[in-house]
Amino acid sequence: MQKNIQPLYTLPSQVPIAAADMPTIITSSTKRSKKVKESKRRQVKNACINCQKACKKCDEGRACQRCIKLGIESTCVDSPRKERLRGVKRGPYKKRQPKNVTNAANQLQSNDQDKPFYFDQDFKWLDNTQIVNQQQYQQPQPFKYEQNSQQFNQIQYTTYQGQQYESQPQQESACFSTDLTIGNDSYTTPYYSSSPIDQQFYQQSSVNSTPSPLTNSVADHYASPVSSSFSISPASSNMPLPQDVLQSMIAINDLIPADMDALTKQEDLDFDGMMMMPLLDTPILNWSTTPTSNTFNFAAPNLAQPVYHQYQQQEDYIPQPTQYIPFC
DNA sequence: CAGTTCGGACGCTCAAATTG
DNA sequence: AATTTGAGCGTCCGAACTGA
Repeated sequence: MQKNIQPLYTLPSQVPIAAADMPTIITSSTKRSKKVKESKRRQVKNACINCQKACKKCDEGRACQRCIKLGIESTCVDSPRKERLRGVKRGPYKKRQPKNVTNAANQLQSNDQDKPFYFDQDFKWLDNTQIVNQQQYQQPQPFKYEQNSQQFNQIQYTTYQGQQYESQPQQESACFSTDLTIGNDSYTTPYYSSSPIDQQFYQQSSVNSTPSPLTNSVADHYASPVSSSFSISPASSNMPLPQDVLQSMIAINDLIPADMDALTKQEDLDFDGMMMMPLLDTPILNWSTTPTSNTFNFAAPNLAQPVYHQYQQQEDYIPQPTQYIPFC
């Protein structure tokens, strides 16, 4: 039996999306070149709200000279600053050059940096993970990561609660599908992948997991009005887990019943403050497995209440604002 | 012509990654 | 532990626009 799982979808426009946070592949050629400059621009550590809004030069004074000049001293106060996110995984840094490296070698490395990098080139299985899995399960078939950009370049639509949603192919992103076989069923799961840039986005709240597929912690979870998902990362990630094991994992992650009323009052939801969790008895639609994570996707109406407190017992879990992204 | 808007170049910070 | 890297997030330059 062949099941083709549709990709998940973007949020409607009225749902706040941190668009600026959307991942993009950055190669060395697209990075801003660091020029040696004669005169460094000096900037204040914190512009006042007026100068910030106007994108104009501010100074340390409160009121600053610009506000004084404009007669708006009374509103000249420091602009608020975001706190930097912690726990954000980053891609591998370039290796430092030994001092005696040749120009030719420099040139070669420079060329390599312009290529996007993919899992199969940049990630290795963890040895301890393989051992645990070999002890407990049959050795899995190797995954086939098939590049399939064509599929994702087509905009797809679905309708949910009378509203049309549009899929959002990720620009420049490499796309793969994972073929999984569980029992007599085989699954083709469309799956966005994934430069290390994408990974840091998807795994920004990763935790230190233990080398057992049954005791992995929830690394992160994402939700939209049409889907919810969460990831288990990364120790159990080198094989697809049987459905009953997945369900067990869900059960032991102390899920709470979804607040179905909330679903009907979406305009009242505080998305930024929400975590959304799957129902315990909701079947898994699909899952995808990569060298760094397992992701489980659930049917849409699994909106729930904030569950940060559910995870306080896990010391390493750092709650992060939920990101709303197309997730496969 | 002074003030406003805003795209994007540039700068700073600091956690992650790397080194020794 | 110390050092390096580089991405997130901030400032503000300068060109275009607006309106008196």
